[in-house]
Amino acid sequence: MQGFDAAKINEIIRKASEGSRFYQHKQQAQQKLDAKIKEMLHTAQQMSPQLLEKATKKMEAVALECEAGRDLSRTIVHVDMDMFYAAVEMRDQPNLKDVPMAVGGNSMLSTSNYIARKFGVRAGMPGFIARQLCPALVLVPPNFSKYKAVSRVVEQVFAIYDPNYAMMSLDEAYLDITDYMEANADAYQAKSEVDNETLAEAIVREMRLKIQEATQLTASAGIAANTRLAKVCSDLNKPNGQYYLPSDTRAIMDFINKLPIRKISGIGNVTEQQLKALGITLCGQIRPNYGLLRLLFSDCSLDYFVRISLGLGETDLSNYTSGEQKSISTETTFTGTSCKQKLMQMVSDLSIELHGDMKKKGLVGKLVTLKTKTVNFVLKTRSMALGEPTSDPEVMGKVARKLLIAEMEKCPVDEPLSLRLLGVRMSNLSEEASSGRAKQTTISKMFEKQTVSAGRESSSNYCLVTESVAREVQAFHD
DNA sequence: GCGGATCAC
DNA sequence: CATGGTGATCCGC
Repeated sequence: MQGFDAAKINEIIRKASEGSRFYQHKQQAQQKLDAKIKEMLHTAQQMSPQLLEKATKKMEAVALECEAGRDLSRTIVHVDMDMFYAAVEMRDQPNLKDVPMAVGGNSMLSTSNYIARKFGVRAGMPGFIARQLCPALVLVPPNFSKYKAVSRVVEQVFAIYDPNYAMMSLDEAYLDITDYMEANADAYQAKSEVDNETLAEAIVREMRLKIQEATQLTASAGIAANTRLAKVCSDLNKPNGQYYLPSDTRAIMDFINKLPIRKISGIGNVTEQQLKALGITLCGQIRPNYGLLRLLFSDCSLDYFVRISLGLGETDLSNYTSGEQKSISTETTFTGTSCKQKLMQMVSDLSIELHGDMKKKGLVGKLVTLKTKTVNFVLKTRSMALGEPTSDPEVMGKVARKLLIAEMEKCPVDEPLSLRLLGVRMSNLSEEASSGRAKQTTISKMFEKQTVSAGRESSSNYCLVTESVAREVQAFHD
């Protein structure tokens, strides 16, 4: 089996990227971050021991309070389908099973199979670089309606174990199986004793098997006292595995203390670098640095860091499912252009598309935001509030165009605004006014589910079908 | 409140 | 030749 070591992979990626505007922008961003970190370290150096001690005490007080609220009573499961999109395609096209393949396009991969990963082909990587890493790579365009349909099947399995499961995306969910465990303990008694497993482990193993029977796809799972820990655990025995972290404080602290901070959801590349500069790479190194952190980060971050350092996390899944949508947007990337006519036309088209999405969800909004990305990858947003909420494509388009013109006029004539991305977003959302319209929205929603689960191919097709049929149904009601 | 930054998927 | 789209949240000003 052919494959590359990390050094070789990085070399190929560097050669393919080097010199591109994307790479240049990325390096600029990194320099900015380096400067910010340097400044942070400078601040840290000037802290007096007294100040540090005081800050440490305050943080310890917060930690004490958090510790008092520790809830070990729930059993939370994080389930994650293995290389989901790629797995679906491999299932449906057996010739893809033993070749390196990825789902995505020339500009971006959503996921790759394990053969492709040996060559360094990863999610988030552009297709043209992936091909350089692995010339034999088979690229499969994504088929989201199919993935949605598969996801619905998986959801039905989730519902058995927790009717209030929280889907986080098409291939990921949290479940609280505490009630199921209590209600079904007896049924699993023999099974879990034979395999020397806890009740939770036996239940989750069975759930993963049910998913596999229903979809021919494998899933991995993490079992722990809260969502933060469960999420980390689901990654540990991937693919087709599970990891159980017992719900006692000692076990949790042993686990968290040696865990790299980057494994925590919410700690990304930037935060990792910042913390690394402070000598923090493991979660266990957060608490000894409480004072330092308190003097460098905001209150909000501090609370977050304290909870991570104690292995605390969310235990109430309704916090994931109850929220209302806060913004809705459409954006598109294209080959860079400074042609004003083209750019203006695209903004109008985006507004129409956005209107369609808002209509489907019965949403209206008050704040229009235009998003731009220059050919040098510099992002900007400009927004303007409306007098009253709307989803009217003309109104949204007019305001968005106005914002675009203002940006174009800021540029000197000899250096016109040259863009590679445009986006329109609506926020300050509310529900579309009721009366006859709301009814139609509801009916559209009902029909959407049926259409999608029937596996309709093109989303634009489905859109047309949905709306025309919804109108008929509405006419019938009238 | 706005715009930039960060993050997840 | 060439690096996505959607939504959320936090921070500084």
